[in-house]
Order: sequence, then C-alpha cells, then structure tokens
Amino acid sequence: MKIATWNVNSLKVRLPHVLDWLAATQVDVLCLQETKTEDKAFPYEALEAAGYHAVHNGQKTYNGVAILARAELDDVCFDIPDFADEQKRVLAATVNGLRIVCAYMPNGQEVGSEKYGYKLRWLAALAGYLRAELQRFPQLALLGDYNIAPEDRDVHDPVAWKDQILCSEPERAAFRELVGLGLADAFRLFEQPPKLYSWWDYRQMGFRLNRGLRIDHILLSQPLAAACSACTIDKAPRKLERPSDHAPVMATVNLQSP
DNA sequence: ATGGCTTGAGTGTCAAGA
Repeated sequence: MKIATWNVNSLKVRLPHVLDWLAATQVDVLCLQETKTEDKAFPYEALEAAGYHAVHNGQKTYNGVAILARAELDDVCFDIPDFADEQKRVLAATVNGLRIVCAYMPNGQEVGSEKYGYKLRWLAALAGYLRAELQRFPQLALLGDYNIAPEDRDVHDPVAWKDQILCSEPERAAFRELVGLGLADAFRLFEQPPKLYSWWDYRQMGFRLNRGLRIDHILLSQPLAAACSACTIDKAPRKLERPSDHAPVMATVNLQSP
C-alpha cells in the first residue's frame, strides 16, 4: 500500500499535475494540503474518473485539506476536536483499516509573532488529539505539510536558518513531541540521498540551486513503521511548468489485507 | 537588502506563504 502527501498550493491550478501523478504512481492514498477552495468547487468528478474517492475540508482562498483514496473512506473526522479554529487544516479518515490523518500545520510567519504563538498552540492541540486517536487506531499515519524542518540536515543552509521560522527550537520540540507519541519519521527509517528536500522557494532560483527544506513528512505508528519498506520524495513534479513549491512524499507500507 | 515568486481576491494592489 502506497500512501503520500503533497502540498499542491491551489488544487485548481494543480489538478492536472495531481491527476498525472496519480496515474504515474498509482498511490492508494494521497493527502493534499492548501487546496485553497471551497467544497462546492472541489473536483470530485475528475478524481472519481481517475479512480479515487475523496473527502475535503476546505475554505475560500486559504488552507484546505483533502484525502484521496482508491478504497472507501470511513469514519471521516474534520478538524481537531475541541480546538476552536477557523482555519481548515485537519482531516482524518480510515482506509483499509489504516487511520489516515492529513494535516496542514501553520506556517508561523516569524518567530515570536502572533501567528507563531498560534502555531505552537495548534501543534500542542494536535498532539493531544493524536494521543487519543492512537488509542483508538493503533495503525495510524500522520501525513502533511508540517512547516517544520526537524533537524539541521533537513535544511540547505542551517546557519542562515538557525532559530528562524520552520527551524526554531520550540517548533522542533513540537515535532519531537509528535514522535514521542510513538510515531516514526518514515523518511528517516531508510538511507536517503543527502540534501533531499520537499520545499523550495519560488524566488531566487531556489529549486535550481537546491535551496530547500524538508518540511513535508509522513509519521507512522509503530505497527506501520515495522511494515514500511520505503519512503521517497518525488522531485519530478517540481520540475514541471507552474509547479507547486512542494514535492510529494510517498511511503510504502506492506500490510496484510484486513 | 524585508527585496526576490505564486496564488486568490477582484480590477487596485495586497495578504499570505515558508
């Protein structure tokens, strides 16, 4: 079973890339972030024609998350329960007995800003939600745009980024808190090429110069980590015309069918 | 250097991203 995550930075603009990528990879589950669309404009029909069911938690202009799956999506849960938030950033569903949590974590703008405070509060609420969710669903994967580079090796220039947004110690501590719930960073379960990132700035030839950060992640609960045989970042869609600034991340999990 | 792209909103230019 292949599961993946991709911040598409507007599904309206990127739908052709998404459909091409689904056809090429045949992933079983794809979590999307930054759909930037309301539910009424979500492309259910095009995705169904491509062989995917979909659930969406969206809003106008900003944010928005979706889960696409070849199998049925059950027990769908919107947002973080008991956390008041106008922003549509979380969606969970069960696919083939596997609990999929799709998250678009806040950017935080600048260390010390109001949005940074929101980011840290939001991350604490997410951890509380996942602690309960893991009790209910031992087979759980948390996929999404975390907006956190967990370690210096996930950053093209750790000196320039030191203590900056996406790299600050409180953000990294929040990432470690998620790992501490019993989750493993699928990417780091395997030997990986050096300097492989998942996001590059549109400006200053960021992608061409590989000035990137690894901020999109797949965290797996213990039974899934034990069944995981690969995790890769696919840079190919980032090379297309009008790309998203993020690349998709994909993991292979070898589960016996339920 | 507070710039540099891209998107959505809406028809001016700005917020937000990371």
